[in-house]
Amino acid sequence: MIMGREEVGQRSETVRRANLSAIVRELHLRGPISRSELVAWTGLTRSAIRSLVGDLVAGDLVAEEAAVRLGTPGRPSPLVRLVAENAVVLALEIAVDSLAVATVGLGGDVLWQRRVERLRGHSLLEEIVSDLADLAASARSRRPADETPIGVGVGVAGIVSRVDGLVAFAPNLGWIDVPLGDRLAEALDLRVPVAVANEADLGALAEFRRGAARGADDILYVHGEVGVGGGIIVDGRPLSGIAGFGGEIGHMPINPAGRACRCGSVGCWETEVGEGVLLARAGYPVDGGSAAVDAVLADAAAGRPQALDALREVGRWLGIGLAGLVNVLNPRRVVLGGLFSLIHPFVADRVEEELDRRALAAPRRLVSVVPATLGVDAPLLGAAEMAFDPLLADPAAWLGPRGALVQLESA
Amino acid sequence: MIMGREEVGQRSETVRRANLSAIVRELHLRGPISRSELVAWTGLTRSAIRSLVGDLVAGDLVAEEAAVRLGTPGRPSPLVRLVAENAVVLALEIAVDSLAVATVGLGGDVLWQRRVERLRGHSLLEEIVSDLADLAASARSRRPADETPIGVGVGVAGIVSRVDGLVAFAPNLGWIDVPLGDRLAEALDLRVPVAVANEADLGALAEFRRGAARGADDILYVHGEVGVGGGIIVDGRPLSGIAGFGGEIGHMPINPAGRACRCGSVGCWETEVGEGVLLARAGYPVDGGSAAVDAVLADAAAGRPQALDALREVGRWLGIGLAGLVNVLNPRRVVLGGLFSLIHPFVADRVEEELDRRALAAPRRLVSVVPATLGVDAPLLGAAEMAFDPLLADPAAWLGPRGALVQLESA
DNA sequence: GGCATTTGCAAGAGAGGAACACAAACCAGT
DNA sequence: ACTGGTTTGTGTTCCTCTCTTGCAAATGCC
Repeated sequence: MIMGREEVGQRSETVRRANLSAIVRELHLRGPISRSELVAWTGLTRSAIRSLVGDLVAGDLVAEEAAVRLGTPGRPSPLVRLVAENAVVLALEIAVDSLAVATVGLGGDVLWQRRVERLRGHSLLEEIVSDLADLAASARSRRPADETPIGVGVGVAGIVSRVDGLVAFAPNLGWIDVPLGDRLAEALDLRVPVAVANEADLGALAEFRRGAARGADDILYVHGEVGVGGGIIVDGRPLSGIAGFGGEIGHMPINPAGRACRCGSVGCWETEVGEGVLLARAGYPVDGGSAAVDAVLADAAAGRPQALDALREVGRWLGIGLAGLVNVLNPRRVVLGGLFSLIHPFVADRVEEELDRRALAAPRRLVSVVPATLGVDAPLLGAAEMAFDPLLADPAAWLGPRGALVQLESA
Repeated sequence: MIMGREEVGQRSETVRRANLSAIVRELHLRGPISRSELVAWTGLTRSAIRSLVGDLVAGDLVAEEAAVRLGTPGRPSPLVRLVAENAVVLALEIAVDSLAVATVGLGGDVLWQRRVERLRGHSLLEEIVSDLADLAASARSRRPADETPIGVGVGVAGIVSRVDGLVAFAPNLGWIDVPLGDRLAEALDLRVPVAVANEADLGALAEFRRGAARGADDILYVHGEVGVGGGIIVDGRPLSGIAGFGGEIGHMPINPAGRACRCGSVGCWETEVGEGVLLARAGYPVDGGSAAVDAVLADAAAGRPQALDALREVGRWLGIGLAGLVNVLNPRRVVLGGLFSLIHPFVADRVEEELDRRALAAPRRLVSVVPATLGVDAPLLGAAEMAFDPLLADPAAWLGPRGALVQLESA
C-alpha cells in the first residue's frame, strides 16, 4: 500500500491563509499597491480585501499610506505597503572566494550588506561557521537592537540536501556530508529556522523574483564560477529534485572523450566552460582566480587574439550545453550569472549560433539568453528570498489570533 | 508593469472544489476506499466527507457499496467506488509503427482497446486523422450507444505545443507545425476537448500514475523508439516547459564529435542510443524496424557476441546520458520504456556502471533505474490519464448545481 | 452485553459575497 | 471660483457556503 501524504483536505481557514499569502506575496514581489489594485488582481471583493489588509495592518506587517493622486476621477485608493523593518531575514553566503551577509527586509529592501574576501581552498566547517557568525553579529549590530530576524537563509557553493541541510558535496570547500545548517543554527543561536541551499539555486530564485528572469515562469539560471552550477525554475517553482540535489548541470557529460572532472567523471560540461579551462586556453594559470579572469577580460577588450579565441571556445561549449538544456527544459529565459555574466558580451554570438544549430526549432524560438542583472549578489539575495518563503506561504502564522504580532519559536 | 494572473483569490467554493478533487483523484489513483480511509487521508471530518461523497453519489460519479468486513471492531465503513462507465475518455495514439485507440473509464479501467499496424514513414495529416476517426468509431460502437466520452487524449511521436495542440515537429511522420488537435476535434465531432501531447510525456504520466514510477514524485521516463523521447515529472507535476516542448532528452548533445542527427544537430543522445545505431552496431539494416530489433534480442539471448557488444555499447551511452540527467533532475526513479524496456536486461549492468562513474554520489545513491511495467501501451494509457485531468481537477464542474449530472459543452 | 468504531444529524463558527449608504475626488458648466 | 453631476472607494450589514463540533444512534466483534 502506498502511503499518501496526509492532510490534503482544505478547510475554511485555508482560504484565508491562501488569500493573505497572495496579498503579502504580491506586495513582496511588486512593491506598494493600492487597495483597489489588490481587489482587481485577486478577484476578491472590497470587503474581503479590507478585512485581510486590516489584519495585516493590525499585525504590523503592512502599513497604509495616504492615497496617491493619479489624475483619474474617483476617490483615490490608499497605498498598501509592507513594513520592511518589521520582518527581516538574515542572508548568508559562502562563495568560492568570499563570504557575505545581508539583512533584508520584507519587500526585498537590503537594509545592510557586507562581503569579505575569502582565500580559495579547503576550509574547516568550524572556521566558516565562526566567520559567518561574526558577520551575522556585525550585521545585527548595525540594526535596531530589538530587531530579530524571522529566518536565516544560507547559500553555499556545493550541493545541499533540502531534507536536512547537509552539504553533501562542496569541492571548493573540501566538504562531504557536512552539517552546515545544524552547526550554523547553534552558532547563531537565533531560535529561527536556518535554511541552506545551493548557490546557483538561490541565484535562480533571485533572478526569477527580482532580476533578469522576472515575469518568466520557466527559467534556467547558469552560474559560472570555478565550477558550473544551475538553478532551474519550472512553472514558477524551483526544481529541487527528490532531495534538493537538482540543477547540477555542470556535471552533464558533454564530451565523454574529454578532460577529467574533479567530480570523478570525464567530460562534464564544466570541464569545457569552467573558469579553469577558460584561463588555460587564454594562457593564464588555471588557478589564477578572479584576478586572472579580469586579465582575460581586459585582454579580450583590448582585442588580443588568444583571449578572444579562448572566450569563443568557451562560448561554443556554453552554447552546446545550453542547447541540450533548452531541449530538455523548454525554458522561457536562460540567465547567465557569475563568470558567465562577465563574459556574456564576448560569447553571446557563439552561444546563439550553437543554439540555432543544436536546439530544436520549436523551443529555440521561444527562449532568450540574457546576462544576470543582480551581479555577484544574486545568490545572497536568493538566500534572503528563501528565508522569506515560510512567511510568504503563511503570513497568518506571523499574526496572532486576529491581529497581535506573535514571535514564533521555530519552524 | 508586469501583468499579473488574475483571480488568484480563493473563496469558499474553492475549498469544496479542491476537496472534491482530492477525493476523486484519490479514488482514481488508488481504487475503492472506505469512507473512513478518506477521512483519515484528507484530514477532513466525517461530516465533510459525508457531504462531499454524497454530492458525488448524487452526480453518479461514485457509488457506495456495502461495507466490507475486515476483522476490525466497529461499524464497517461503506466502500466508495468510482463508476467507471459514467465517465469515460477516448485515448488515441500515433506511434511510429502503430495506431491505437482505447476507451478508458474513470478509475483507469480499460474498457476496450485496439492497436493496428502502421507502415513506417511519412504520412499525411488527413490519412492519420481519418484512420484515427475510424478507430474511434469502432471503439464507440463496442460500447453503449449513449456513452459519450468526456474528453479525448492523443499521444503522438513528436513534439507538441500544449498551447494550441500543434504538432511542431514529428520526424517519423514528416510533420512540421501540423494542427492535429484541431483537425481531430473536427473529425471526431464529439464536442469535447481534444488534448494532444508527446508520446514520451504521456508514457511518463502513465508509469507515474499506474506503472513502475508509482509512489515516486520525481521521475524520468525515457522512451526508446526510432528516436529517444523523455517525460519528466517534477514534484508530481509533468515538466512541460513554457510551451509543452520540454523533455526532449533525445537531443541533448552528448558526443559533439559524433554522428549527424536527423534533427539537424550533431552528436545528440539518440544518435548513440536510438534504434538505428543499435541495429547498425549489431549488423542489421538501420531501417530494419521492430523485426530487426527482435532479431538482435534473439541473437543476444543466444549469446552472439556482436549483438551483445552492440547492446553493451548502447547501454554504456544510455548510462552516460542518464548520469547527466540524474545530476540535473535528481529523480527518485528512472523508468526505461519502449525499446529500452526490451533491452533492459542486457544493458542494466552497463547503465549502473556509468551512473556510478559519472553521476554525483548524492543523487546517484537515491535513484533507481527500472524497466517500464506498462509496456507498449504506456503512452496510450497516459493519453487517457491526460484526458481525465480536467475532471480530476474540478469534479464539481461535472456535477450540476448540487447533484444533477451535467453534460458540458466543451472546454 | 460491553466496547470500540463509525455514521448521522443539528447547531455553530469562519470566511467571503452582495447590496447599500456615504464620502471623496474629478469634470464640466456657469 | 463655485456648484452639481459622475465616478469610485469605504465601511457596514446581512447572507450564503462550507467545514467543524458535539451528541446520539447504529453496527459488529469479543
